[in-house]
Amino acid sequence: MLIGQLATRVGVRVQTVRFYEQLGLLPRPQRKESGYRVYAEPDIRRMLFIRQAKSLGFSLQEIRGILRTRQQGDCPCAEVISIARRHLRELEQQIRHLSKFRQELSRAVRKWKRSGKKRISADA
Amino acid sequence: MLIGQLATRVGVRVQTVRFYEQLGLLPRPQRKESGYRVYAEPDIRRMLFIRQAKSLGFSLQEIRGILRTRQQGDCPCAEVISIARRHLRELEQQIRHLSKFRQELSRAVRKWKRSGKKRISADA
DNA sequence: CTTGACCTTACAGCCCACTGTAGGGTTTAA
DNA sequence: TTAAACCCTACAGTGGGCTGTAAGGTCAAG
Repeated sequence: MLIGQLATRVGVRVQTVRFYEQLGLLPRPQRKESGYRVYAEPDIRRMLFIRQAKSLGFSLQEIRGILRTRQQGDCPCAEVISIARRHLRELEQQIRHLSKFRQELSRAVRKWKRSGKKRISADA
Repeated sequence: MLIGQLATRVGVRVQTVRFYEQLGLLPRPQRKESGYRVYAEPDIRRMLFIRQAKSLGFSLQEIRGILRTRQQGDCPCAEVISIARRHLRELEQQIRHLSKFRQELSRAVRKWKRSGKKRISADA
């Protein structure tokens, strides 16, 4: 499988695949005599893993760490868990902030409706 | 008040204040004859408002929009609410993803504990 | 044997929200 | 009067995650 096919199958661009290789997220692939990169199924799985991790909020650096741990034959569970925990904490804090803000906001809206054109806060 | 004092009082750097001015988040301040920027209390309030909005996940672009609406004497409530709604939706989706992932993860961990060094997934 | 789709490298550019630097002017206190 | 602390502009650099472009090589179909 050439790079274009791999890219199509995982839903990214060709450049993204090369970019990930450069960052060390993908191993250097075999090459044809022409220099073309050659991929197989495990590369697809790896790309999909990266995509999933990214969608969970992992940075490419973090993903590289996890993949390297795994490549050494160790389970990256502890790593994954601690990163995921951190992300969850951050998300939860954001949610708290936003919910609090949403309350303040609806109070402000009610007030504004009662009294016409009024500024929402910080009337700078 | 000069720029350094403003920056200190709201907890940002001098450059950040100038940067916000450049982006149109702050009005052009008065100047001394030397060219030094001069600020007063409303600028502090405005900076604090920006900081708060940022902490809620608003981008500087969005904040500028809100401030402009307000400057025209209109209530930016609708704008604020729709942006906040979007952010909440995104956060909730991330939370869902992460929670799902956390489950999968703990399953994987249990499995791994039972069977020694095993890969977590995507055994590329 | 040419056309077009694919591949190669190297490197520049983008967006965001700053951060830093160079090269200068101003203000205040010793 | 000089040194330190502050200010000015203009512009380059950072990090993250790509995206695009130039200039060229390869390969299969017609």
